[in-house]
Amino acid sequence: MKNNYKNYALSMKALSDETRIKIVEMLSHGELCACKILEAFNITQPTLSYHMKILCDSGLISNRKDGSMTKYSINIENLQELRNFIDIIDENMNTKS
Amino acid sequence: MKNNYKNYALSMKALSDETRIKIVEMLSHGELCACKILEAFNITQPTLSYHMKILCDSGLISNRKDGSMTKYSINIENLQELRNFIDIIDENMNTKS
DNA sequence: AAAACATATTGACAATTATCGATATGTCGA
DNA sequence: TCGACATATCGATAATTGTCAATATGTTTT
Repeated sequence: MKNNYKNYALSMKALSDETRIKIVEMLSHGELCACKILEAFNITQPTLSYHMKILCDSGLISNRKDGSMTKYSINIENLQELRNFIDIIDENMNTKS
Repeated sequence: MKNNYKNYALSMKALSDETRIKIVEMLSHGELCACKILEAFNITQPTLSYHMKILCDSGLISNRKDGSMTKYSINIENLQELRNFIDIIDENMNTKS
């Protein structure tokens, strides 16, 4: 089992902001471009761009260029990684030592 | 399904620090007092106290006084809450809309 | 009651974060 | 090619975070 605490912390940090949590929820229903995401929030375009960068850097989401638009989607494998952490904690708690 | 994004963000923030992630892993093997946790890190006692407060405030861990010691343990229900978030994202992704 | 121990709180500070306006870059349609 | 659109980057700034030394609080031992 990988003891990649630093990676876990990075993913958690990416999700430690309410705006970013909501973005991930939005993307769970399917790929979206930045402009569509922007409509849902009361933030400026540069601020959204900043948040998208953090989410991408964490690996939780991916992006692809489609013409002049950037489309974002969830990276399911990295989300599973996060679940693994919780699973490990859970298993440890249920293990009589 | 509760749309408690603020709560999710709070829990994620509590786990967004490598030290705190490690502390949770330590506690998954059973209750520990602050002094035992402190031994595992290269930080001062006030810094650990600060981290423990953040973890407690998030609800992810609980504490109880035992004489002059404070003993910490994981609050499994709140950890499950976090898993719920991932589960919801997962379900959304697998739902043809 | 005094000393030793365990933990929490306070005040200070450097580093990081979230935000914005301004501007740059790249794409598309007329 | 020019203007409109979509997004990214830059520079500035206020707020938050992680850390420490010093100190306070509460408990146990002698």
